[in-house]
Amino acid sequence: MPVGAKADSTTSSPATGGGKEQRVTKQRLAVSAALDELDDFVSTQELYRILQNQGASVSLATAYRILQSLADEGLVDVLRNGDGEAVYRRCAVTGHHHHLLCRSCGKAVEVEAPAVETWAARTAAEHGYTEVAHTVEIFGLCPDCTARKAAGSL
Amino acid sequence: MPVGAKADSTTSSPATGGGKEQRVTKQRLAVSAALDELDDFVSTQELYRILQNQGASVSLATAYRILQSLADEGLVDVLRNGDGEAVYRRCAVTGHHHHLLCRSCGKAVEVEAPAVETWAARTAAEHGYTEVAHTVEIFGLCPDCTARKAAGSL
DNA sequence: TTCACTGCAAATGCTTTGCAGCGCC
DNA sequence: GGCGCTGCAAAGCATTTGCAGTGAA
Repeated sequence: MPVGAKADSTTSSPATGGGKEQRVTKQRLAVSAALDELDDFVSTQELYRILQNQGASVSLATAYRILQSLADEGLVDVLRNGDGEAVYRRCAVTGHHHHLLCRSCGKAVEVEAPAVETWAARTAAEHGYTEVAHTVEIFGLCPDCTARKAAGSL
Repeated sequence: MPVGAKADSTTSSPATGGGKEQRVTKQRLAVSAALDELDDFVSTQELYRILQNQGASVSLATAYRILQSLADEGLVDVLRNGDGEAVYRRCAVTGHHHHLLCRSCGKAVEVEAPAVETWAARTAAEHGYTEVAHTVEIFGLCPDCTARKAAGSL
């Protein structure tokens, strides 16, 4: 998971309009639309595959550029998954949720965690941190895989 | 593709014979010693440079292998910095805890989250998941960087 | 002696970038 | 018509892996 230059990332400035102007292209619309239909986090690679399946003509490089661009504008949230890949989610602070993932079959359950949200915000504030975001993932064996394992077939 | 295909640290108890055994090599000792002297998180690349400056003969590939090995054994903490690089730190083993990371300077604060632990365990149980583990990271701007940003120097 | 560990270098896979042409404003 | 955006392909980089020699037990 390269993301080489550390020097960067000072570019996060305009949360509200102004500044540079973004042209509305079909690629940009396709990416934006795809993000709208997804509630989950997606890596750039995953989003690229989704776009291809939809028949949208967006190259991988462009997908990277558009997602970075959206992130810089604050239109999407960027986080890192467990493998260090950058993952994106449409910025919608309401309806925020986390995931309970099966370590074996990958099945995911969406869970809400109001208590965790509150805790994260309060903890960050106590330490004087601002512009806070957080990641929470729970890994385990789902009921099926637990049974499979107990039966010895895993 | 499997989602959380992380090696399930089976905590190889060296007590009574059994599984694989780790040989004590000078490279392993050098890495371990270097980690002891550091309080901060270091990436593999950084640790490799440190070892080179100390004159220790540890190749980059070996540094990667040793750190992964230590992480699998639970002897070091692993997490991801803002750039997605894996960073390691000697595990103070005083118990399970999480981190509040500065997105700009990387400063880390250790935080405990009993409420989150409880929530994670209960949520997993409600859905029938077993062998549960979880990750929680909070990202934000630390007080210093918040001030720096406000002053315009960030 | 044995076999895990090491080092080297090639390989891998995600992400970025240079350049020329296209399309939105 | 200008200039940013896109695509393609090549470059870049952290990380991983194959293989044979080395050293710990």
